[in-house]
Amino acid sequence: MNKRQLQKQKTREHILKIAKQEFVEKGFLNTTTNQIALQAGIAHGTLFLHFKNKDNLIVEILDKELELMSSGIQDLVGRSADLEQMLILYLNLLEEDEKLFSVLARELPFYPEELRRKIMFRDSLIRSHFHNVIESGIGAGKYRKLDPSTAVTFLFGTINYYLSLRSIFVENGSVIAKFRSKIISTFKALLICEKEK
Amino acid sequence: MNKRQLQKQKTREHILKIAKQEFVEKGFLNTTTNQIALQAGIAHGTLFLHFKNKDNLIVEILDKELELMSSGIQDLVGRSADLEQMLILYLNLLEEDEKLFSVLARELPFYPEELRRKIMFRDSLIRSHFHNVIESGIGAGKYRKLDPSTAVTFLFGTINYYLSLRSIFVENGSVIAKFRSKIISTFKALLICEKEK
Amino acid sequence: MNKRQLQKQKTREHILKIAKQEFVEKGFLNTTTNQIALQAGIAHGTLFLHFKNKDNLIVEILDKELELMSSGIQDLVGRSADLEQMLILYLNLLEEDEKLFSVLARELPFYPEELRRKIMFRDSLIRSHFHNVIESGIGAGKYRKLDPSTAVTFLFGTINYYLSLRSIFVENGSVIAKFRSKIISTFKALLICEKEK
Amino acid sequence: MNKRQLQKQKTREHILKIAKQEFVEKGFLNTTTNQIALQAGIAHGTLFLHFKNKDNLIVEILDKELELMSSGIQDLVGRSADLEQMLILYLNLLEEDEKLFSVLARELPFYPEELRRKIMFRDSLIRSHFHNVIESGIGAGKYRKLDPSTAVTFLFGTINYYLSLRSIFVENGSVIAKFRSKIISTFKALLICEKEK
DNA sequence: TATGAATGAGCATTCATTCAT
DNA sequence: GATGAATGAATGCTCATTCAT
Repeated sequence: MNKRQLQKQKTREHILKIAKQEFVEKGFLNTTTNQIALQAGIAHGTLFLHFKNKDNLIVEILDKELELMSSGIQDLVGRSADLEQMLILYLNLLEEDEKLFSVLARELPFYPEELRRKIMFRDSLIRSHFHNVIESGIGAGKYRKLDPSTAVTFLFGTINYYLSLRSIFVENGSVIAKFRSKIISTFKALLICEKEK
Repeated sequence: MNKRQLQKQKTREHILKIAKQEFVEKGFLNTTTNQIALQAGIAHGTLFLHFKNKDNLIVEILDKELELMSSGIQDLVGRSADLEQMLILYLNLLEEDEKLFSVLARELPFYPEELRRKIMFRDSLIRSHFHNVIESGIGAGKYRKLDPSTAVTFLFGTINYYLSLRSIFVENGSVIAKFRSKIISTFKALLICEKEK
Repeated sequence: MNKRQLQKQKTREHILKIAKQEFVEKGFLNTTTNQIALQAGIAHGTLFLHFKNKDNLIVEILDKELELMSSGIQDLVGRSADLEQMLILYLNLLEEDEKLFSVLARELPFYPEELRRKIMFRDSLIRSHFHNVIESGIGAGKYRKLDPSTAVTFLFGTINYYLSLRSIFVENGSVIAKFRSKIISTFKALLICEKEK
Repeated sequence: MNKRQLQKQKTREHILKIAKQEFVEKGFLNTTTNQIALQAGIAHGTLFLHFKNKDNLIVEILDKELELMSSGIQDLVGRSADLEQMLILYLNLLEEDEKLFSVLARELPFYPEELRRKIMFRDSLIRSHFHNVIESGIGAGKYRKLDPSTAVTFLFGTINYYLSLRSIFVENGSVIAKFRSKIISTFKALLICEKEK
């Protein structure tokens, strides 16, 4: 790679970085290409030199971001086969980048087909961890006999709901933090029938 | 009602019908008032004679649906207060206008503040029916001792999730139909600890 | 005049009355024909049955109103040949209907040609009173030798200025009241050279 | 400055020139941004590339004029502080762009709050020059003891009156030119008690 | 390769006036 | 004579994308 190509690569990465920042703050749909270029300190037109259009930019950004995330998450959840531990770790991860995940939860249905599939694919990897642990837990008689897929959808659907309406549930701070214990206890209740005290 | 009023009423309902079609097809956010007027065969300005603004038009359309739902459930509550029947009825009502509710689930976070508030208020009326039945069921020892609010959020979050990602879960046809029985049985499992057979 | 004509006459007067109210409150330019019809309790179209268009309505209203005003003012100013007394009386009259005069001062340049001429004609009648008193005062050596027309324009221009920017000079209450004494004393200073104390 | 910047500068000034023409002709309120773009031979959107909004365009145009005026007067004040010369200069500057100032005098009360504030602020700078000279003149015993604020309002109110009703005072040509000497002599009479000859 | 000026279709809403009833 | 539903032109502003420099 010669000097020119190197420079181009660098600019490209810079755009990606800045665009992500803007994206996290305002959502991709509400961020204009102009804003991104401005923040990145490049010409508006330069952006379209590196990315064919706005959609392509978002695909690239999230693709990269999701790669990092999902591997991070898999690391964490892979470390423990205890469902509650996994859930706690997962919620912690969400809380760390809550703004990003909140944007994602809200905007996902509006992303271009290709991106949506990619995101959902990675999402499904994480889901499958939970799915497996639940399934084997049921097999071991540890959990009640219910459909593991639906159980997982209840969990992720609920979390997704809290995230996407984040601004309604909390003024500032974290929705995940606010509802963490209730999410965990309610999900445990779904899986396990403790004796009523 | 004289001929004049009749004609106005007719125009109004015609607009509502066309607008709903367009909204269902393209979403509220991507449907312009111009498109609606064009499709309805009226002047653009006429639309604003019948509805103060685009938001009000949306509210009216959704109000009808949500009101129908709320009253349907209330009726049921008055007669039996059986949670499963309520849930079945609710899912049936969602299925009847699934495309519309799917649009709503996706777009709600992007509606202007006031519109969102109005819709969420109507929504909360329906939610409260479930909340009340669950709460009194817990009090009566019929359901397990869990937080009724969180239980309701699990239910509505999950349904919302299925609706908003509808096009991913099904090619054609109804997500609600596809997952109805699993939603019901899993939610029942959350509330009731049946003896494992 | 038969019953029908009588009724028509009555409606017409009613419209004029209501329109004036609205006009005083918001200015004619910012009052819609719809608002007037609504307030008057008549159909929107009826308004155009009695008045060819909005301009004609305003002409008629102000014409009538100005007739009353200017005769009232002439009465008052006619009673006294003392300039200060006349000025005080004039300012009192303005203060009584300050909202109306404020609207008039602001909007006059935008009224249709015909109306503007009428208003200015009536205005000039009042002016001529002041003009005459000043002129004879100068002749009698009572006032300084200056151009009476310009002196009058200074007075009316200043008053007009206070009225037209009324909302900037006072939050509520009267501009005339607020600046009355300064207007009077400064205008007297223009006409008379008192010995400096 | 390179070719690019030069071209932009040129376009910007072209817009300003055309906009001023249109404004002077039809008033600010009755000139549409579309008209300006059309006349200037640019795309409608281009106008908003150079000026954030219509109000800013107006402000810029008036700023130029008012700034010119204010600095011209300030220059003079720095050299001689002679009130009559200041007034002559001020009237000359008004006369140079009389059509524009006439529009301004008429329309100011109808401008949106913020725009009005900005213009009045600039205006008050000019006014303050007169105020200061009068005040210190009074202190020096050169002028009579009267309220300087009201004196200034008499001057500006009167000039404003002539300008706003310009079309009534003159068919063609300049109101300022027509009444210049009378305005000056009458205002001098207000400030100074010359011995009657 | 990078620039950034220019584009122009697109949008919700207002309001005096008309005309069929 | 009265009604009031319908009209439709008009408006300020945004923003992804292009292309001459």
